[in-house]
Amino acid sequence: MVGSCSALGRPRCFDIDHALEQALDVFWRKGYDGTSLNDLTQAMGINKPSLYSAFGNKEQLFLQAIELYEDRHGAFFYQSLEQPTLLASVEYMLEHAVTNLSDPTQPQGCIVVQGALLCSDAASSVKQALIERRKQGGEALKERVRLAKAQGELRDGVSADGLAHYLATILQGLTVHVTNGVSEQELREVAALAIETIKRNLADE
Amino acid sequence: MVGSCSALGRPRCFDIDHALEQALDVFWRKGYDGTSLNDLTQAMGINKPSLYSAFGNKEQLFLQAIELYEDRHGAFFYQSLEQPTLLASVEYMLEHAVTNLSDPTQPQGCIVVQGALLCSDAASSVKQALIERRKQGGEALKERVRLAKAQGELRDGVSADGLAHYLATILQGLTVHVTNGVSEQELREVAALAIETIKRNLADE
DNA sequence: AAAGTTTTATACCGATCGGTATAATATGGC
DNA sequence: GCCATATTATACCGATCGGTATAAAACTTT
Repeated sequence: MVGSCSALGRPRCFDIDHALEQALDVFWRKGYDGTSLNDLTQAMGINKPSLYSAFGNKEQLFLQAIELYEDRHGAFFYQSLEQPTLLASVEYMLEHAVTNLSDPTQPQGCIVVQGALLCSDAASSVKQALIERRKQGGEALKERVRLAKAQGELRDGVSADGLAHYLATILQGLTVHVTNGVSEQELREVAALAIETIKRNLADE
Repeated sequence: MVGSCSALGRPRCFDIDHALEQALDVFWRKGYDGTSLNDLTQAMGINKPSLYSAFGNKEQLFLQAIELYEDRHGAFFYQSLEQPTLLASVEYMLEHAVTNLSDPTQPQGCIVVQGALLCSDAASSVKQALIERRKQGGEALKERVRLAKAQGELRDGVSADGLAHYLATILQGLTVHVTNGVSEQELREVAALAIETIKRNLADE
């Protein structure tokens, strides 16, 4: 049984959570197609049968790594949506996005965006899974802006969905732009211009 | 001799430009790591020795495909920089970017952004080459905005480099966002908001 | 201590990877 | 026709791909 935790039998010699962290790190740096099983087993400090017994296969391991990523590095996004106003949400979102993207201890960019943007036929289901995650985030963002619209935060005639698409584009753009060697301060200038744009479309400005 | 076009010897049976177009199409859809030599030879309608004799190897073929891409599909970017005003440049740039990205006859997105965003160690030099292309485009954009600044088009206190980074982020964001199944009209709304942002930072508004 | 269970390490699987040696084939020059 | 040259098609190279069979090792239960 995969993932079993019975007390019987020889005990597992490695920490499954730590191994998953290492797998995430490799996938995050090399992408799905660019990561080999040797890359994974070496980074995780285990051998292939242990990997398959604990995580299923390469694709399932990747999807579990993505879950870990969203819990640990993507949580700020959904937290931002819970801020009381749209402006507070956007400021929170962009502040944390820029800080995360500029963290020198992490691989550059967002793995949900970059992990399988283009890929082999064999990886197309993984690519589709990441697209679904991005669409899900985009929908949550739309809901947040629609709420602001319903609460009268937006100027008349402003499209809530348009603003949501704009913000998604900025976020995804930042994730690519940081890979060009752009500094945290330069990312912050971009974020400030995006916040300006939001402010310009608020009702009370 | 690679790429020779002597009249001697057996004549080449395929059109080298057409073969390169097919190679670009495959790399554009699958990325560098995701594309195999079998994918390439099949799409190009030639066999491996012909590919190696005409194009060098996989990496050199990719770089030649990128050149073709920039000439054919990226030309609008450098053309936009030659428009008389910054506003005209940005309008031209975003109009053509959205139109290109929404073309259903082309693979989605920009291969310079997506072709090797994350990759295996073996592909790292290709990844670096694409980063250099993006930085080069970013520098040209900076120069354009600095020119506008020098010509008094921008409001006092506005950072030309900040605006350039902002525009680069929008362009790169659009390229990712279209892969989420977003419509041309939705992309146009994003472009309109970005143009608003530029207008807001012009001197005469 | 013996039996039952699970993980370990090793060695291996067929398939595919990027790349090439070999030899047949098709041309121009003589 | 014959030679030199260049491209063709085929078959092959060692290495690596994702994945697994096998059996030794380490534990709990009885």
